Amino acid sequence: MKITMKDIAEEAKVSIATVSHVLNNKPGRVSDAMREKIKKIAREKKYVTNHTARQLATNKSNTIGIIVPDLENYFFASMVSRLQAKMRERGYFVLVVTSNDEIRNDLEGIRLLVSRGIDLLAISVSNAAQNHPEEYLSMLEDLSVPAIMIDRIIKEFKGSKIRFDDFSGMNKLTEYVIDNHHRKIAFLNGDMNMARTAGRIQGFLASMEAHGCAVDQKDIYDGDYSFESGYALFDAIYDQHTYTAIIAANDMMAYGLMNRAIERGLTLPDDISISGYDNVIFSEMLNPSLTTVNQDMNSLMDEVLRVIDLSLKDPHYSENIIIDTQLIKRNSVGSI
Amino acid sequence: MKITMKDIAEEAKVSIATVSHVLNNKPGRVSDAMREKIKKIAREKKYVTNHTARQLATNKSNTIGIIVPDLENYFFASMVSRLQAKMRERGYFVLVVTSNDEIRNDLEGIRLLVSRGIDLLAISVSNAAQNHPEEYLSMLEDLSVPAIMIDRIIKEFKGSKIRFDDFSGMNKLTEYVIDNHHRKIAFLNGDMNMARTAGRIQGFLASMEAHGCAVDQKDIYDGDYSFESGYALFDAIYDQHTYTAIIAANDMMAYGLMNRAIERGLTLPDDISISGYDNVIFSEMLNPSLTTVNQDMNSLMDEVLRVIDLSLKDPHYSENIIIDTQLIKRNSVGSI
DNA sequence: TTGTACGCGTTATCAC
DNA sequence: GTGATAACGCGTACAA
Repeated sequence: MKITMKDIAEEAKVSIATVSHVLNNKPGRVSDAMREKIKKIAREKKYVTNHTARQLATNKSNTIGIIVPDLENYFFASMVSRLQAKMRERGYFVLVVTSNDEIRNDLEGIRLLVSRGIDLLAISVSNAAQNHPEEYLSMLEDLSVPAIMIDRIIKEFKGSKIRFDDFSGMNKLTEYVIDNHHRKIAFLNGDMNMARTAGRIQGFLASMEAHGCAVDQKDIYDGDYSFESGYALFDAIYDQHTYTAIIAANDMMAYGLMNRAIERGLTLPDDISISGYDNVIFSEMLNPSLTTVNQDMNSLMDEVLRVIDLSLKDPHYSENIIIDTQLIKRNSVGSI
Repeated sequence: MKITMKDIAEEAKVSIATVSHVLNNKPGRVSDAMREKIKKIAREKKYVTNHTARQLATNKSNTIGIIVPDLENYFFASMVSRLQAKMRERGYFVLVVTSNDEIRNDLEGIRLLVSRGIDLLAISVSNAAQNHPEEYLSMLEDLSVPAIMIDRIIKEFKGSKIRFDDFSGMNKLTEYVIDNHHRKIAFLNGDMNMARTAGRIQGFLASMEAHGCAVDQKDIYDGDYSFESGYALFDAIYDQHTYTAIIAANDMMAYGLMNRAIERGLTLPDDISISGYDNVIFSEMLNPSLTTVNQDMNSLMDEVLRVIDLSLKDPHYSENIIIDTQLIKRNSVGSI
């Protein structure tokens, strides 16, 4: 049986109002003796406040919702994890919904969260979202709570957007590879349907062009961000015997490339240089360790929390933030 | 402004009761014409049910809560992710709390979830919990909802418990190594404060003894499950020049061992065999690929869901389940 | 076929 | 200092 304020009020022979005041630590009003008595009873009976009822009465949930494509993805798991820890410090609870990268689930998730009464919605949209922004925008617009987009955004969205700078990240990585005297470089591209692919390849192309390195259509290989696609494409790339380096659009494909290279008995980076993007935790543990681009989760969270705090105060607050990345020089890219 | 049933009732010129009936798809009562009219208005006004109010009225939340130590840990992220997907199919929402492996947060999490009104609590307790079971047990006992423990359990807990069989997993792995004619085997142990460490080392010792392989105290090396501890201890182990194999209590430490071995120019598994435990996703991608033990998440989830379904029906249902593991033979363990 | 009225647990306003 | 009581939005038994 659940203990309510009513039970405590009866036991203490006071009104519910008084119990409420005491349990919420409101100053004044009640005598110290009564305060103690009520608190004692609450403790003994193991009273726990019914958040649902409070929410109904106050129309305030002290809860924010977040929708991410996939918790099995370390990036999002880490994001959610930190967000929850930080928001807890602020007295907020975080509701998490995973969309499995399906628009349908994004939209259902929004409904689900809103129906539960959140004070703010954060979302990393599904990859396909950018192709169908209308639904999102109309849905988010007449939401009664502020919304922000993190990492995976929709350009047209008018609320706050926070993301990493793919263009400059890949740009400076490419620059670094070129600085190591590589001229013939293959680019292993990711899935072009994914939100963040375009920025990366453009960063690569811009850097190559800036340094007068020719890039032909056939120097771009189409992977899908998976280990397998890197593994499968290595032979095709390497056996051209024209490249001295391969830049992969993410670490997983770079692993695939390296794995096949080592399997073929090649020496890295002497026979060929390979780089990745994301700085996955294992990248440091490989032999050779992987040169890649890091996206600092702390920087992201700092901005996210700043924007959340502001949005909670002013629901119409809006800001577009692009976060810088760091080039991580390790041993998989060599100088020639 | 939020749309409520009242708004719809006014617009349709009927009572709130009628609107409620229609929106909850209750059979009979209302005329088809009125049904359509009400649904249309709800759609136009973008009505979304106030779950908070419903919960207060029905005392049913269609929500379960889960507490895990850490979402950045793939195992738990995967667990939560699948649980959420499966429970969604059942019309349930999953509230997630991370404890950061601190008892304090476990207990606070329980309070937090209960105050929000969950129909069931699932928890993977903090590692230190087994040392202080009293608090948990008293807290969970007079909880008004059923509770189950997953993976990280407290032995004394009387509700349902579901976990993997560490003993038999490590036992058969050791057996396999011995079958490959290894006799002098070093064991790289994990943190003994962690819930699942004991079972693993016991499985190793039992198998060694069963095959008449001597194990001395100094053949057990104390790691802490981290890559670094494996990396740091490799030299100490290898330079004994007595071992032909090292069994690590998890994959991360095995990575550390392998990394240092390769750095020293050794050939695996010719110079020394190494095995892990957990079958982390990257274990397949290493050179050589890592022989390890897999804990099938699908099997775990099947059992978890079965128990949840039963517990939701009968709050006093209780079962103690131990799930089998699979030996994954790859290339890091060689025959001698 | 539809409406009335009450309860869910809490907060907040006002009265005493 | 303390108590009554009206919201909050919804579900439901009982009337009509």
